[in-house]
Amino acid sequence: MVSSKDVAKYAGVSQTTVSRVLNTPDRVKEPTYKKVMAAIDELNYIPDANARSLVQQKTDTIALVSGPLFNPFFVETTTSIVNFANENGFKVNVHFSKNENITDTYHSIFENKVDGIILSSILIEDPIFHKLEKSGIPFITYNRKHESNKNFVEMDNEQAGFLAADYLLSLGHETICWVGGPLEVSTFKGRYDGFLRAFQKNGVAVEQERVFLTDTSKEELRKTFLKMEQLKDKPTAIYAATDAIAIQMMDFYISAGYRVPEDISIIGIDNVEIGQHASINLTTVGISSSANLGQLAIETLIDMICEKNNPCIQITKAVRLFERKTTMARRRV
Amino acid sequence: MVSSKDVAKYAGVSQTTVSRVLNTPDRVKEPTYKKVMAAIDELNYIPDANARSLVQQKTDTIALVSGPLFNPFFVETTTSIVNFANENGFKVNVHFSKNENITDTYHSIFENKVDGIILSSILIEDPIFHKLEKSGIPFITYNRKHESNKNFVEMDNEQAGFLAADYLLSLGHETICWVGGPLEVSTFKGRYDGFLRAFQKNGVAVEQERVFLTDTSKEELRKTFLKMEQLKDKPTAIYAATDAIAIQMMDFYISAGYRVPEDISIIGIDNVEIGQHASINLTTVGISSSANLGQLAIETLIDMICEKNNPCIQITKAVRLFERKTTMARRRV
DNA sequence: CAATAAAATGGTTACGTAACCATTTTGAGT
DNA sequence: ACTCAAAATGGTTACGTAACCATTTTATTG
Repeated sequence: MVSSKDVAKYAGVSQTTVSRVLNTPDRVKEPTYKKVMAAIDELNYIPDANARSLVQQKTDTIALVSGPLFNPFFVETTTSIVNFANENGFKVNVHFSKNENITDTYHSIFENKVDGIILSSILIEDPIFHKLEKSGIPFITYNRKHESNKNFVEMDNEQAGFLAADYLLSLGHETICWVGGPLEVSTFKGRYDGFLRAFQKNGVAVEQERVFLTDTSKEELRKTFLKMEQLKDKPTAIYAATDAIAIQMMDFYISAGYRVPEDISIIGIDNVEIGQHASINLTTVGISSSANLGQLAIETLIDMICEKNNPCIQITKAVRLFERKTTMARRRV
Repeated sequence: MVSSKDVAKYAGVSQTTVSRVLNTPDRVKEPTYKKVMAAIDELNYIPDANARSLVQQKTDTIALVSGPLFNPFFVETTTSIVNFANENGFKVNVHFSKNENITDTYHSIFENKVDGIILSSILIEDPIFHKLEKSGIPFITYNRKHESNKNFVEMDNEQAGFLAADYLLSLGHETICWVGGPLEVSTFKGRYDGFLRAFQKNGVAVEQERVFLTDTSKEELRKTFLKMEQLKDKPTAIYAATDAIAIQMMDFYISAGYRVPEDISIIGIDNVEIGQHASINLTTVGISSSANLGQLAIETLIDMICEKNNPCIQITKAVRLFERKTTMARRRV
């Protein structure tokens, strides 16, 4: 590989001067500059970012640990995060969190001495949080938060859960199934708590047999759908804890011959882009403003990296209902 | 930062031995191993991958230059690429190609001395291709290819275009609008050529006023929709060059009160996952097998990196029609 | 127990860069 | 022409690791 030393020799200057030509061209005479640039061109020299990282003790790299892209929510956040980071001179090492590889993932991230970490996959009691704090690397979680209540960007999940459930109840639905994810995740816990609050407020009892905790995979959702079909009292409305779940459940119901919303109402949470498609028109709860949690998180993280101070970030965005076409008043038979 | 030297001092061994404990533990005595591991634990030592890269002259990093995720096709490829690379010990630097930043993107990639590059964004006559060849870094393009006909993984775009157009014609449609992307892109060029061939075969003339070249953005597609509405002969069928375009056009049509397929037939190409959703049910053309172009490309690229030989990869997958619910025979008025 | 091979460990170096300090050159003011 | 500050350039070093070769220790064999 051609190095700055080779360029220096070729141009008849010192390696230091080559470095200066590239980094502080103002501090170099015009003819020297031209000589060196000519040599760089001639030799096809490209500086080595890794070597630079070593001496500068920064990598200009951010690690992203995102939820899977089959959830459209993460499509939008990943886009925002990668683009904004790149525009600000950061490379992004992307990882999609799966339980199997989580140790390897963090191992790789720590070895890379990234300048910052942005992650969605954190559990309420996740031990990795303390490792992150101990590492001293600026980090932020988005969409989910840790029990320590530090460094997160989220929507008001409890309120979102409440709004969604309250809306279904207000439409006259009583046989409502909750389809969500693991309650070890703050997002699902919050949305579930809001669901409970709405039922309590409306004086309706929550039947545990209508609460379905899944890993949000298509396979488990299919099993959930089949289980719901076996209930004595089939639901008249589905409260999906995320739009991704809602959209998947819609697919199962429509494929099975149901009409949405005439035969079954479905509501989600997140207000993802695809839910606004005219063929889907998913009623949902989402952030009131047009803010994107990923965008907020990456902006905050880059601030933390540049300012070198790590304030405690706690951002919870307000939510509202987006009434669309997958819900309607319960039909009295 | 705590280095292997610190660990060595703490454990009373040489830095070389610390390195051996981590990389070739078999070549170290049991008590030494324990001593060193204890020191590593005590000091929270984590090796620096950048320093390792410097001396090993490899980064275990792959650069991905993907099309934007608002195209579901790239959602699927990005998932496959990132996951497969990570599973095989590679980090992935992700970039989403936009015209503004393309120079910076490649600058960053080359500075990082990545072990391989996988990219979708290449034009037929793209000068970057020669830079890539000159760099000596293994690389592969997926979904698109360069005129030099080297190192690509694609579907048979010409045949896909033919099948889609031929199908619409066979349904009796004559007023067909083509909505595609720039013909400097092999994918669109191929699909357009297939479209022409189908028209020729069926003895139908192609009206240039019904050919719409866009940048595939939502904004331009909206303008295209409005233009189509102004045509004297409104189309009875839309041939979208990608599923992403088809799904977007569906949204416009349905929002405007059209029924699909009764009022307008729509066909796409790519066979993306979301197109199979019961609410969308997009008729499309896609790869016959269940292969994923991104997966194929990343497997090939990692092979190239590991084998250190750069054979000329030319993979074109066969395609077939997926008949679903967005197309129907033309209604005679 | 000596000879000797094998195993274990250590010392030094290079990787490519920017920081740092030292030296030379330039130009302004007298 | 002479002084002296400023500008330009050079030399050396550190960053943290693995490769490489050298040395010491251990085990094996006659």
